[in-house]
Amino acid sequence: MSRERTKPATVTDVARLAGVSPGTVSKALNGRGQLAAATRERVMSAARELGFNPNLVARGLVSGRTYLVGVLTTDTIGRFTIPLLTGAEDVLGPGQMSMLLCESRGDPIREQHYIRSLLNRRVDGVIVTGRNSDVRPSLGAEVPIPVIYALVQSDDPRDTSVLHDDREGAAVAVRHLVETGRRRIAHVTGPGRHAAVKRRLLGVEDALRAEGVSLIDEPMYGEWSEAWGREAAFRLDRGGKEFDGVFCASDQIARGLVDGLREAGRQVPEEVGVVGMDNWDAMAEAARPPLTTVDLNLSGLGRTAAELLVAMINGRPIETGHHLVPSSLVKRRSTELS
Amino acid sequence: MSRERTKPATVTDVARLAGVSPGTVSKALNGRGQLAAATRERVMSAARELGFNPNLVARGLVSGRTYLVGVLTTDTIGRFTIPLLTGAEDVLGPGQMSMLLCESRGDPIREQHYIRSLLNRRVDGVIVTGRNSDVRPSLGAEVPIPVIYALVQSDDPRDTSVLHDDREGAAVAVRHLVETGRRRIAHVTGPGRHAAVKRRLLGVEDALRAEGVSLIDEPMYGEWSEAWGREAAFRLDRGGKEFDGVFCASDQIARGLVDGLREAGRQVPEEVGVVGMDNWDAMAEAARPPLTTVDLNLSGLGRTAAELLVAMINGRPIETGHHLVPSSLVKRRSTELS
DNA sequence: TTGAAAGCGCTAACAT
DNA sequence: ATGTTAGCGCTTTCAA
Repeated sequence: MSRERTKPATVTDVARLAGVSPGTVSKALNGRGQLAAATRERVMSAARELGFNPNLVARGLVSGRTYLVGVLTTDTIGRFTIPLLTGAEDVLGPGQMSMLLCESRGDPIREQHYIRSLLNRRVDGVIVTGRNSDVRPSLGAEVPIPVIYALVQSDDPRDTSVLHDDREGAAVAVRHLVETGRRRIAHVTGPGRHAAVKRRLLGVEDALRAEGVSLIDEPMYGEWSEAWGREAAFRLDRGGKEFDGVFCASDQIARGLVDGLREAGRQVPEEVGVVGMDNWDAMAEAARPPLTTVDLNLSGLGRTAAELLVAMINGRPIETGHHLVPSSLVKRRSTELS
Repeated sequence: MSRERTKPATVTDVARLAGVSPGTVSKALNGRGQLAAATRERVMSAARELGFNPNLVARGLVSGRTYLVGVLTTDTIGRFTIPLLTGAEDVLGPGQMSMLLCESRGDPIREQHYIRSLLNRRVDGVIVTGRNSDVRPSLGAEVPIPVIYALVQSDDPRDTSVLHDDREGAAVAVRHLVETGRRRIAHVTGPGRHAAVKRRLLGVEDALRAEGVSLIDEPMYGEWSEAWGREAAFRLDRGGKEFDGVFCASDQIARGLVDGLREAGRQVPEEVGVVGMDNWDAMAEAARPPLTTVDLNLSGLGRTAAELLVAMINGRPIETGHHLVPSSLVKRRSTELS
């Protein structure tokens, strides 16, 4: 019979065994106060013997800190949220902080419930996230604890939002096309109303302007789907305009596009270079040829968000407004110089 | 200035305002004990006026219940874990229970840390999950609170594991091929060492035996990738054996397979019916033709796991061992009768 | 250097 | 029907 199986040991138990008072145990275990080395050692070994572990609920009650952070997703946990969570955990984990998951599924009522629940649990802070990077209403003064918006941005400039850099990411993609010798470039993108689509277009224009060229045509707006990518390939093929490079605003579009181009008899990358965006491995690697693409670095985004949150929780001042996390280019065969 | 902005109100504050004792406030708010309707009302309105919300940390300390469940994933949160979490949340949310996320990433040290942390936080129970459904070591007596294994199975029969039904799912797929007139069926699957691969093969054999036919050849083992699906299509095409139906053990394989068959000039579904598995929408819907596939019902799996956990937490007896969650067939064009 | 005592916010048993 | 008291497990003054 191991003794861990019964009710967990408390500071009082440890105190009794070590022949000291509970207060002394607390000091010894937390390295606070002035204690004789011998006493400290005696307490430590008593704690070890009893398999003592502090009750974090009790500690939270007295300290007012729970080492919990709420993660509130505006919609559902998705493909984009996962690396973000992983990145956040990399930062929070070593500090013994845990994440409380709340999927509001786009329902404001549910969101309110979750916020109340998180507040009642006395979480130390909240990360608000979601699928797309459009602006969302601030949680505002209803939530009097540190809040960081990640991947989504708050409409209140006094809040802090961490965002991927759509504009620079798109610029990097286009610059790469230019560097691999492409001059007649098309842009196939998602629905025009998305903020990300607008920002990516700005990046495309930045890069082209710097190179002294321009898009061969208007940006081609459509769905975030492979089907749209194939359709776009068809239109480009039949469009009568020469083109030797295409930047697609997602890997799904890019994959559809390379399929369409191949079927139209256009060689990628020999005749046309293609760059996607997202670095969604299942898409980018399975495409033929595999896609050069922009990695939005969402795990870095999660890390940054968590770091900022921890800073706020610890009372360190941080910059409000937008923090942009740099993207990077992942080179694969779809732009390779042969 | 709204009064919510200051330190949150406590039962004592409410008691003072209502002119009663803290104990009475507790009873009024929780509907316990015998109270005069008038008093109850007075307390309620005082609570409302102060914007009172109970401190769940304090409540947790006294009641010993935290309404928290830990979710321990062996690897990283992935495509399979997401619907599972969503399903679990559907069950836990209404009961005011929250999920604490712990990604151990397959690192036993990290897992130990998380387990300690969850225990120290006094979570009410734990859901253990992971990417694949192979057997994993039980958390055992180290974790003296309710534990449910979901998607992964514990090696200890005294534990409770909730699993998708690979065998029946595969059987459903093959029956559907037979029902759409296919008799010469091939099976393209993943690495032979995976438990899921073995179980799926059993299901294939179940279904074929019932129909009095057998596989045209040995199961074709390979990677869980589109590239393997394409390769398998090539081999089938050149293999010299007639075939008119293929069951692939994943949608990625199935997608590669239909691509390969199309390029080999074999019509899907007219000449060959193809069924995949997973119902991964980005794959199944983008394939040409879109894939008929088996939905493993992972959100149902998450729900079941959460329901069982809640039952255990509430002291209701549940069956240990394996609980199988039924799969279902999602019909798309790859098996359509023309 | 250590112990005693109070208190975090809530609930439950026992008085009244 | 309501109030009083004690206590959950820990930390933190303050006294000794």
